[in-house]
Amino acid sequence: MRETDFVSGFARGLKVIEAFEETRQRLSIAEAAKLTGLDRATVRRSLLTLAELGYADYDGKFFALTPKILRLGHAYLSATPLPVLIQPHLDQLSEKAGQSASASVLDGTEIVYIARASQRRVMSINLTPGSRLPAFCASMGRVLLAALTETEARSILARTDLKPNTPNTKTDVEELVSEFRRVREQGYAVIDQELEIGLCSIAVPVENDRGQTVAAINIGAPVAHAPAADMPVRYLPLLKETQKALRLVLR
Amino acid sequence: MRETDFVSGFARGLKVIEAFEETRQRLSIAEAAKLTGLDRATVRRSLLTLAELGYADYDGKFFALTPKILRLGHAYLSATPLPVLIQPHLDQLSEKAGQSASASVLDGTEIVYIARASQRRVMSINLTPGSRLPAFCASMGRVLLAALTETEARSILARTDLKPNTPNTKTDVEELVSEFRRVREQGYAVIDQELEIGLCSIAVPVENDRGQTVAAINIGAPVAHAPAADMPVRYLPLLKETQKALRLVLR
DNA sequence: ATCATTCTGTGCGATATACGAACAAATGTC
DNA sequence: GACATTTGTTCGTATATCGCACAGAATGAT
Repeated sequence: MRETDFVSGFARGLKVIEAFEETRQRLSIAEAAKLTGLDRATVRRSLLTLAELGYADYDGKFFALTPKILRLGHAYLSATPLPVLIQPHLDQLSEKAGQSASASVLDGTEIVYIARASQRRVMSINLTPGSRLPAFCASMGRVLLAALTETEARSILARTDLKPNTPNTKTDVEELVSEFRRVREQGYAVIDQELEIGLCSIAVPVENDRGQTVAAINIGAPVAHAPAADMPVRYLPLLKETQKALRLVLR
Repeated sequence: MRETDFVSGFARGLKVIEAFEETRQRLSIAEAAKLTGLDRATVRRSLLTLAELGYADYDGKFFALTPKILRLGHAYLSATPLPVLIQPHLDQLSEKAGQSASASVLDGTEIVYIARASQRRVMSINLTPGSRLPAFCASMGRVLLAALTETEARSILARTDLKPNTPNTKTDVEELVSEFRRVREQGYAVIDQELEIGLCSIAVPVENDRGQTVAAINIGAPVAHAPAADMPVRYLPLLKETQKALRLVLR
């Protein structure tokens, strides 16, 4: 790509939108400039553009995103075959298992939820399509990382902030890499309260008809209801069934 | 705002992202140019910028959005108090009612889902935060339109494509306006299969502590399970309870 | 109240981008 | 296979944007 094929004003604007993720509230021009590292004048122009287009509200002092901004993410969810195809299978899976089922893909060091069927809320955090979790300590993340070559997986781990979420969180790179190997061999990953105390989950890869891993699906359950050791026997058959059905549908 | 406070390259880029919503698939440069009405050269630069930043994939022929684009919508969902505050109440509501509960706000002629707690999927369409429905024929839409002045509501109806989704869909402007009046008086709206055959829903406004309507919440159920006439007596108390709890939390 | 600090808005020169047209490559049609 | 059409890419130039520097307003501390 040539230098002139890049619209930096667009790239800067997207950076400004993402800056809102950092905060729980509204942003002033100066705050947005600090978060993005862009010039205040530039950020101001981007924010005023967002406001003009209805993607942001401006009260003369602070900017806040409006729900119109959801159109952007929704452009992906409705246009991409993956979320659309997976959702109904996830619904069935969740119904049969009596627990929440989710699907995600890898984006950098994180997994991104692309679909979810929740039976009841078991986690303290609210997961919706677009939500992100660190890949290294999530069951779907383990499955997705295990699908990469060891070199690629190590490269992602190197870029990851391996901070423990609970006392159970595995943070040792070698331990994680050998865990990936085990996951690859057995075809599933189980997480025992590494993300949140009281929560276990089990994930399998979603493969297309050529055997490429394109996503991961999981079932999460409270440890009181299904301890980690019980998860494979309870939920693996259902997950495998869904995995098989998806392989026939994808591509 | 001055002319120069508008970054047109940014605005054009956002338009290009939204163009993906129209399609179920990938977009070529020429297709995106047609959908957006922009020059091919301009669209090409925007798309290459998206690809360069990882928001899109490019195989040399077609562009497709990547899950990274979900960061943009998620910036709203995680930064805005409304979705974050409503979600737990919605979970409880859905649990108690044994049916799906959702929250939405108005964006132009459409309602936008900002949170959802689904018990089981009853609609053929897949609703997630960011999903849109025409306001005039959705229960939450009726409630949100009823909260406006009649002039504003009429202005939105005038901009709406009032095409019927089912034989039940009300499309007459006068009938709708008087329906808004009834909704305003009784404090809730019921929809009897106007959006999809077999589906009924009931909605109430979510008000902040100053009595301003800031969103709407609803419960949807299959008509076989709860006919429209039964919805108020079954679900209105639960909705009112949630409405009351939210009024204390908002602002 | 005063001063220091931070913030927003603006003007300007340097630089980057958009547009339309022209060209090249691919695709479709007969 | 030749022709017509559509699509992707490049180019020159008019125009718009960027980052900086500065002024005035707002905020906070003493």
